[in-house]
Amino acid sequence: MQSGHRNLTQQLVHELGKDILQGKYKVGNKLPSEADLCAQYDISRTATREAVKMLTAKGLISSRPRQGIKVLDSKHWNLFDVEVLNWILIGKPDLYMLRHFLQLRLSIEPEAAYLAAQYAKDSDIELIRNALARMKSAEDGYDDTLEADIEFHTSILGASNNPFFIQLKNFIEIALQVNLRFTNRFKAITIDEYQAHADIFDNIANRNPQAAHDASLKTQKITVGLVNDAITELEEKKG
Amino acid sequence: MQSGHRNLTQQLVHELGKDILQGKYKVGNKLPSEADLCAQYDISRTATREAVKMLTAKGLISSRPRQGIKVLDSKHWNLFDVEVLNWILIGKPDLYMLRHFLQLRLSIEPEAAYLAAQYAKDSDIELIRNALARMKSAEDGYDDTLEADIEFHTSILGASNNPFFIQLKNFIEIALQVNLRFTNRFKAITIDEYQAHADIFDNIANRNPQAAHDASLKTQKITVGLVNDAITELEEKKG
DNA sequence: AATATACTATTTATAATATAATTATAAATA
DNA sequence: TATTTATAATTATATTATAAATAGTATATT
Repeated sequence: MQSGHRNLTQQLVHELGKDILQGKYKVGNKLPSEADLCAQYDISRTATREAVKMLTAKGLISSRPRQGIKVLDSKHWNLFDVEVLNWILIGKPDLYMLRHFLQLRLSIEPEAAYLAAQYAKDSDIELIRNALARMKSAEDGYDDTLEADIEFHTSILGASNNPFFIQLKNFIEIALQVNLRFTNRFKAITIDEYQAHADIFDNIANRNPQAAHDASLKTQKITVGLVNDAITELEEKKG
Repeated sequence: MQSGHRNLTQQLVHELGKDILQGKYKVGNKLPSEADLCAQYDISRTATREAVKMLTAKGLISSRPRQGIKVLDSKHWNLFDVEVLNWILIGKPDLYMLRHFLQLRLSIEPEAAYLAAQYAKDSDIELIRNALARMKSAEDGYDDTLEADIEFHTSILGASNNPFFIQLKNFIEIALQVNLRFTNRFKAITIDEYQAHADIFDNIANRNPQAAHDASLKTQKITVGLVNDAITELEEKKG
C-alpha cells in the first residue's frame, strides 16, 4: 500500500477503489470482511471502516451486517468523482471507454462554449485567453501540451458560470489524459489544432454563442469520428 | 434528526449534507468539531467520524487536525451524487438553479437521444416505448405525470449505453422535480407535450440519430427559453 | 524590527475492546 | 411443503486511550 502523504484511511480508499475500477473485485462480488481487511492491510478497524464508508459514499460498495461488503452495480458509481475518474485512468481504459469519454465531451463542450459566450465575465475571458497563449507556447515546444490543453478546455467550463458544467472539469481533464494514451504523448500541437482552439476562443470573446458552439462541435465531431474509425478497424481485424 | 430506516451514520450524513446545501454552514466556515457533533446529536465518535468521512468523500468538507471540519468550496462538491442532488432539491432551488439544471439537460439529452438511436438494444427501445405509453396514460389522468416523465427521459439515457450518460439519470430525475416546483404540480400532460416526446421516441426507434437529436433539442430549447423569459421578467421587476 | 525557532493547546487520526443489531442460512416444527 | 425458530456471521455503535498533525503564541536570534 503506497503511503504518499495521505492518512491510512485515504490510502485504503485508494487501494480498494483502484481494485474495484480495475475489476479485481467484480460487480456483485464480496470484498474481504472488515476483519479480513484489517488483517490484510494491518490497520485498525477504525481506519478500515472509515475507508469502507468513503467508498460507500462514492457509490462503489454497500456494506450490511451478515451480507458483508459488496461491489455495487456500476450504475451507482459516482463516475464524476475526481478520485473515481483517476481510478478509471489508472485502470488503462480501452478504446470503447475513450469513445464514452468523447461522446460526453461532444455533448458538453459545445454548449459550455455557448454559455461562456453568453455569461463569461471579463476575468473568465482572460483565463481562456491565457490558456490559449499557453497552447501557442506548447506549439513551439515551450510549454506542456497536455497541461495547456486541459487549462483551455476547463477554463471554458468555468466561464459557463454554471456549477454543473464547472463540476465536469474533472471529467474533461481525465478525458484529455485518456485521449493522450492513444495518441503520441510527445507530439506538439499542430497549427490546425491551435487554430481550431483559437476559433472557439474568438467566438466566445466576441460574445457569439452559436458560432462558439459550432466551432467547438466541429472539433469534437472530428475526434469522435477518428475513434469510431479506429474501433471499426479494430473490430474488422478481430472479425 | 429524522431516523427513517437508516443507521446513525447515514442519518447524520443526511442532516449535515442538507445543512451544507441549504447554506446553514457556509463555504469556508467551520462545522462543529467531532466532539461537539457527538454532543449535539448524542451519538458516538465512531458514528460521527464515519459521517464526516462520507461527506468528505462527496467533496463537501475537509477535516484536518487542529483545523477542524470545514465546508469546501462548491467547485469540489459532487453535484452528480444522488444524495447531493436530493439535498439541492430539499434546499428549495430558485429560478437560477432551475436554469442551471435546464442548461445541462439541453446539453445532455439531445446527444443521449442521438446515441440511443445509434446504440440502443431492442430491449432499450421497449423500455422507452413503455415510458411513452405511461405518458399517454398520464395525459388521460391514469398515471403519474412526473414519474412517467422521469421514466421516459432516463430510459433514453439508459439506451445510450454510455456509462457517463447513464450516471446522469439522477441528475435528470432531480432536474424534472425542480422543474415541477415552478409549474403546476397537478397539470396533466398536454397533447403537444406528448407529441414532442413521441417524436423523439419514433426517431430513436427508427434509428435516425440526427432527427432524434433535433427533436429533443427543440423541446429543450423551448423550456430554457421559458425560464430565461421568467428570469428576465423577474429582474425587470426588481430593477 | 524582522525572522526563525520552539512551545502549547486544539483537533483529528489511529488503535483496541466490548457489546448490540442485523440478517442470511440452517434447523426445527407444523 | 411451508412456516417458524435458532444459529452464526458480519457490520453498527459505543467507549477509552494514545498518537499525530498543526494553527497560533511565545521566545529567541539576527
